Amino acid sequence: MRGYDPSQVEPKWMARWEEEGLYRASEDPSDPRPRFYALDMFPYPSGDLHMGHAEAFSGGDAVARFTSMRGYNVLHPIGWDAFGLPAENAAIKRGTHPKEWTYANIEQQRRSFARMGMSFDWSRRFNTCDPEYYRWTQWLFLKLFERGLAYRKTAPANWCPNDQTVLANEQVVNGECERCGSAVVRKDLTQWFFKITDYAQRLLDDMDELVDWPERVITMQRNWIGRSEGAAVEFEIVEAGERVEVFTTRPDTLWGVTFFVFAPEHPLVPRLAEVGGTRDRLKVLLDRLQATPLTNREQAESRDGIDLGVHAVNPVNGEKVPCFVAPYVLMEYGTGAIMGVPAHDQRDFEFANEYGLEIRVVIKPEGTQGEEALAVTCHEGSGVMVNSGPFDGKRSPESISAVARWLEEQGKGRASVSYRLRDWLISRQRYWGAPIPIVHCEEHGEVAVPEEELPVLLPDDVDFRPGGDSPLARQETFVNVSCPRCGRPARRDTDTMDTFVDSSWYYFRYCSPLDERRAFDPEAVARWMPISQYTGGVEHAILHLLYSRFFTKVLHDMRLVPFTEPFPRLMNQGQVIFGGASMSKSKGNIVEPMPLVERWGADTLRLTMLFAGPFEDDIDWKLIAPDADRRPGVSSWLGRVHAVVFEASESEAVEPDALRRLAHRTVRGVTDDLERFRFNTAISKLMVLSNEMRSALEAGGGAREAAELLGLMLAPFAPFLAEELWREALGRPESVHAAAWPLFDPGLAREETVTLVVQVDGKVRDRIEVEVDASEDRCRELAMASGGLRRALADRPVARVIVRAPRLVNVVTSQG
RNA sequence: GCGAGAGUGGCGGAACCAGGUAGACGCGCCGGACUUAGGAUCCGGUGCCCGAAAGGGCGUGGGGGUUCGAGUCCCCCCUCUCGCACCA
Repeated sequence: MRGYDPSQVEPKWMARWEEEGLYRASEDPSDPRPRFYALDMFPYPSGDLHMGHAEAFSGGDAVARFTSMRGYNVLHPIGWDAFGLPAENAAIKRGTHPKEWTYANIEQQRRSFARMGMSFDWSRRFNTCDPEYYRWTQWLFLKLFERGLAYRKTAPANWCPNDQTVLANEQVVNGECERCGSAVVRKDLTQWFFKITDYAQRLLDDMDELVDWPERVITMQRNWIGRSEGAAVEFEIVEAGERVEVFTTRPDTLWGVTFFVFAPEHPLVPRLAEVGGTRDRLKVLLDRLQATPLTNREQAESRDGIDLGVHAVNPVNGEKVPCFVAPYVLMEYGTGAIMGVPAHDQRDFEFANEYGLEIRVVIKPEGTQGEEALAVTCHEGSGVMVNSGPFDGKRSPESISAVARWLEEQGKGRASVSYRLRDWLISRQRYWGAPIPIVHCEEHGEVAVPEEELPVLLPDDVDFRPGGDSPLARQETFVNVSCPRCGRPARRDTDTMDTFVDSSWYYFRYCSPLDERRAFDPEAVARWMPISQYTGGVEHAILHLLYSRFFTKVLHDMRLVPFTEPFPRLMNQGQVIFGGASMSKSKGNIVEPMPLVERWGADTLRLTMLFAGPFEDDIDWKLIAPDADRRPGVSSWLGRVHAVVFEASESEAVEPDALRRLAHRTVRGVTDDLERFRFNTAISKLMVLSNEMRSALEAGGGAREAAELLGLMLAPFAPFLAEELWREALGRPESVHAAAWPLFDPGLAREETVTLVVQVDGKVRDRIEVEVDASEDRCRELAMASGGLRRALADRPVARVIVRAPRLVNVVTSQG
């Protein structure tokens, strides 16, 4: 590498920027600049920064720098999402403490970010595992508890009998524990939940406010919430005298009910088996399910079940149908019980075939007699209602709402809505997390820890290895407390919170990170939020983004924040993969970003990421960087930019008009590209400009104006070189990152001539340079006289001439 | 199965929004220059086919359509990626 040496230049500016406090957001009320909150999803400190961070933060930083240069007061904070299982697992493996491992990684990542030249406001930085932070996570828990949005219930969970711990669904791979490989079983545990289902409808409705989210993320959230409209219908269980409600999206098929099914966990099931004399059969089924992990069971497509020996009465026709228990009915959705309509539901159809149940057609497909096709399949589509009492002859599915209204009039049911979304299970029987601030008193039950006693500190000296219950339960001094209400001996809750709780509100904290009296200052939040631009990976499309939206709505209801959506604008960067697959240790295909920074410089790494393709597309490192030893193309370009700008700054020669015009057009184009995060095309435009500057200098001209514009426009992408050029080559005293983004001169940016394309029957036959304001007549004249056209036309007669001045003339010879 | 998105040179990609020069910019490759050497730097070439050249033909996954004109719009099909996956 000759000439420009990033290993000398980059550390120099890194130190200067820190001295000058260049990237502090201003809280000065007299600061007239509009505010802009640029947020990147904060990192998890599982080691040094990886390629995904390099990609995401290169884009986020470009946005922050561009916006700042355009005159905004930019808040661009950083922190760490630092609680969680990986820290514990790593600590167990290495024999260190999770805290030690976590803080060491944070420090490593902090240094790497600084080395990459990220324009963070470091003064606002915090970690979610700091007591000063999780104190307020606990406070938020208490607020939800007060509002009835945090509650405990017993629910089945995935349990690894070897590791003696609960596993998240993601940690169960093919029914086995991802760590030890033993078969996972179900275990009923009492867990804390957040009642996100209360907000299901608002989470859907407020999607209108997500003005700039990727469509696929919206769709994923909508599907995840899974709103279904239909009807709730009551069936009576004859032998037990119980009434049971079902939810159905197809009340129009009610007359086709031939059986009734309960989920195995349905609370009524044990009693019904008692009444029906089928306890033993039920026990066999439940025992088998107990040995099956939840995730596996959900994937199983068996139509297993048992006959309960009791009957349900169909309210629309008074018929008695047999009741079953079958695992294909889920307790978590609807009411945990369904009506079986085998003629018009695939699963019910399969179940009926398994148990020889009647299949009764009530929707006749158009143009058929109905019955014959049903030997092999069911009919879920449209048709005419038959055997359906008052609705015979009506069309389905158009009559669904009419049936729902009729049910309501008859007192047999009502229109109803059901959601797929379930409440958020937030308790973890693990050590490295924020303790749940609750005390269990024999007399008073669940008692909130008084706010002034927060934080409930996570004790350091705990045997944190997993083993049955929560590790905190083994720490007597932690567990044994007195009840805040009555003072008698009580036990602290020993679960910790899911890390997604920590990350659901961190962006509020950045607005007033040092506040010791509150989670955040509502006035500061009102000033800075909602977030102007949020950047992060699509892997958070559901969990983090949905939870954060939920938290924001709760805070809104508490009148602490004036808005209901935290991130109206969201940008998803693509993943960095290798050879078509994600980078992972087990595949041994991890490429680390920091060694590349050491070798070629931070600017080169950033440009490599941003120039590789559209920001939202995946980058396959194997394809864009085939030879690790070779100098990357963008690095060579930076070297040429360095040389050409220094030469231009020293040249007294007159700058050619053509170059000046190109420079102004480039300002227009790059500005436009940056507004839409089209970093790759913006960079290509800068390359064209630098190439033309070189040509101008070779031809004996100057390039001073172009050099200044190039230096400014380079700042968001290659902040180090841009600074070197601005201060050292162009002799500016202030940082380029405090300079104003250039404006283009519209007169100069306008093209003077364009290429007029001459076509015959749509095929290009000639090209002519014409003035940009050439008239239709002039274009036609020039085109008709052109050599290429006459050659191609020969003697053929002209049928028509299409003129689109000043770009195109198409001569048509054949009759269309 | 349902939902979403994407198929353009040897490769990453551009031509967006608004139908009008397909392949910008870069990588790689080929040739040359400077060099003891280069993984350094600089210059030229590079979609495919025919042709010495001029020039011509073909070309955006496949097929059809609309149009003077289609990578772009419409219909059908194929392939790939991602998400959800017994949601009643």
